[in-house]
Parts: sequence; C-alpha cells; structure tokens
Amino acid sequence: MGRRNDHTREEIREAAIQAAQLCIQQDGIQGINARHIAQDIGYAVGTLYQLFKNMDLLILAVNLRTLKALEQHVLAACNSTLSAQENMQQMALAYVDFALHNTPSWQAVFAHQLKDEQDMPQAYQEQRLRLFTLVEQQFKAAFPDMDAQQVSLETRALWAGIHGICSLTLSHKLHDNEMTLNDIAHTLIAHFLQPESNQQGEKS
Amino acid sequence: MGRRNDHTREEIREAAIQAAQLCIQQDGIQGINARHIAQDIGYAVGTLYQLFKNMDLLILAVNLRTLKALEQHVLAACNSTLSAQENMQQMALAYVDFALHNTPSWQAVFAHQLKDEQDMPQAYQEQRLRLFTLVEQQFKAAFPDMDAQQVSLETRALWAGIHGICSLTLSHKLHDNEMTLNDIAHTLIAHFLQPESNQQGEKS
DNA sequence: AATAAAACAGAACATCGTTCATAAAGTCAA
DNA sequence: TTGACTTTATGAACGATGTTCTGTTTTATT
Repeated sequence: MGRRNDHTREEIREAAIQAAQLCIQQDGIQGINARHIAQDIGYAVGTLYQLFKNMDLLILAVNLRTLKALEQHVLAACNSTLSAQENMQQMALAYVDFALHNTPSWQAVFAHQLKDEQDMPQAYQEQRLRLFTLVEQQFKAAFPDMDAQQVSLETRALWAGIHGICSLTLSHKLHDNEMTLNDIAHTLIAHFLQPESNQQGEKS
Repeated sequence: MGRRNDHTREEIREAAIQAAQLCIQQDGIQGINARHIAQDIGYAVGTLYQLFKNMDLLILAVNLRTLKALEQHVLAACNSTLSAQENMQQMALAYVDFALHNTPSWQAVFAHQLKDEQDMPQAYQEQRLRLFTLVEQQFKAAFPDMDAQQVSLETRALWAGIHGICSLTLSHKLHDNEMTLNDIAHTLIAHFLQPESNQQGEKS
C-alpha cells in the first residue's frame, strides 16, 4: 500500500507515543516492541521509523511525558497557604506518591539509557532541569539564610535520597514491602526539614 | 568437535564469569553477549548454556561477585578504634567510593532485572541481605537507645539515600559533575549522624 | 497529463538469546 | 580390545528483535 493520508504526521506520532505509553504501563519498558506498536496504531514498521529515528527516541518521548506528569504532580502538591518547609515536604511526598502509583512509567524514566548519549533531545534535558529547579527554589525559600552552594548540596542530597528510596523499594531491594515506602521517606525528610531547629549547614 | 575435557566444568564456568565481568567493566551490562563470551573463553555458545540456564543467570553470577566485593569494601572501611558513628560514616563513604570506582559493575547490579523473578538464586538474595544487615547493625550500635523499628527506618532511609545519590550522579541526572558526589553524600550523612545532638526519632 | 515529491508497506538484513540434533571423546564392563 | 553407554561439546537453526531499504501508491505541482 502507498500513501494513505488518513492521518497527519503528527497524529500518527501521537498515536505511537500513546501506544508505547500503554505498553510501558502494562509490561514495563521491556514490553515495548516496534512491530507491536506498529500494529497497534495500524501502520507498518517502516512508517514508525519515519517518525522516530529509533525506538530509543520513542521511549524518550514517552519518558518526557512521564516527567511532565511528574512535574505537574509535584507542582500540585504545593500550596501557597503552607510554609516553604511544608511545601517542600509535600513535594517530596508527591514524588513518592507518583512513583508508587505510576511505577512502570517512573521506572522507565530512570532505567532507560541511550546507546548514543549525544542524541538526547534538548527538551528532555530541560524538563529534568525544570523539575529539579522547582525543588531547589522551594528549598531555598525554606532556608533563606543558607548560602547558594549549600542549598545546592542539600537539595541534591534530599532529592536523590527520595529517589533512591523509591528506586530500591519499588524494585524490592530494601527487604521490605511497599507499605513502608512512605515511612522511610518521612524519615529522610525529617532529617532535612526540622521546623524548630533550622540548622545552618556549615561546610567541613 | 566433541568432548575435550581440557577444562573442568568449574573452570569453564569460572572463565565465563570472568569474561562477562570484563565485558561489563568495559562496555557496561549491554556489552554482554553470549557469542562474544563463548568466543572469549574458547567454547561454543551451546556449552555456555550447559553452565548457565540463561544469560540472566550469568549476569547474576557476575553481580553476586560485585556485591561481595562491595561488602568487602564496606567492611574494610570499618575500624574498631573508631566510634560506631564514625564507622557508619566510613561505611557510607566506602559505598560511594566503590560505586565511583566500579561504576559499570555497580550499575549492572541495580540496572539488571530478571524476566522471571522466581529464579533469583538464594545466594544472591542472601548476599544483599548480608550487606544491608551489616549496615543496620552498625547503625544500631551508633544509636543504642533507638528502638528497633526506628533503626530499621533510619538505616533504610540513609542507605537508600546514599544509593540514590550515587545512582543519579553517576548517570548524570543530577545536573552536576562527578566531582561533587562526595560532597552530596557528606551532606546526607551529616543529617543522619550528628555526633553532638543524638536526636531520638519520635514517630509521628 | 507528466513529473516530482511524499507517504507507506513489508520484505530483508543483522544481531541477539536459546534450543537441539549430532558428533566426538571418555568410561567401563565383558 | 571391543562394544555399549555416558558425558561433553559443537554449531546450525529457530524465533524475536531493531533497523534499513526498495518499491509502490498517492498526492502535489506544473
């Protein structure tokens, strides 16, 4: 068959991304497969490769959406009536909540690694940075007296810490059932955010 | 060719594991490939499959060694002349050091996930538990007054946190160069181990 | 209508994990 | 030593996968 034109280029691309998204949600990142997705959207494999240079970039497109959804989820946890510290805590817990309720998609974001590091889309890098900056700014607001370098370190330690807890818990590597994910996260957060003693970090 | 018998079953198995280990160290977990390893050890592909049910189990054998090496590295950081808190800190830093200097092997341990979760070798589970228990006991020694449940939470939060910092930093997802991995880890540790104020964790 | 360009299909190729029938070499009793 | 049996090793072959490529059909252009 030749040219059909019953769908826009953009429509097919959209359908492919959604099909891939569904695959990941159901069977994880391993469930994605060019032929399967092509069949799902009613087009041939070759057509898929005119929309995405390779499967990695399709996965990346899905992951970009996951990152955006994650950002929305974290943003929604913020509330201007709360203190910066409380907001910070809510954001961290929102991250945990997202990972817990969108596990395969969330895992895909971090499990997937490109063969060629160079063709990582700009938009993807930016999206990750945007989410992180959001957190960093909230942290800065929570500790206005802390110098920038220290804020940078604290934010990374806390955020990566939360990430690690989700990562190990959800892949069953912390010798624990998933019920305690929240408890562990609370434990970590408590060390960083203490409403009373706003300890200023002195570098060693 | 038929039976050769110039190597023991165990010798070939050993050679395969070492070849796979080298592959991972050089090209990461994606570099492993049945034909390549078979050629490396001078045997055919079929022979490999008489020693390992599948490639996953070969990778697992390599990862088991990595876990053992990691345990040794963490153990070596302990020193009976130091306080439990100092030992705890040294162990965490040893983990970071190991991840930093054995990045591909370390990443392989956590990136790899079995298709069939059921055939995870007992020894592998036990090795992971052994390492974690080591940390937990040291933590308990550092905070003798803390109740068991709290120790459990604190240890998991700290250890998973350290893991997350390594994971994100080494996969370049923290918007930072690797130089600051240690600084970030120190920041996290400082929140858990404060020689002065041994804050007792009250559950909320 | 003729030509060019774009869209699409699906066969084809390379690479991978895995299986399998077969051959060679060893073992051991008669 | 011979012959039957077992063990070990092979590599061709199968199926699944990512990716490429050629050809065909449709649309756009002149």
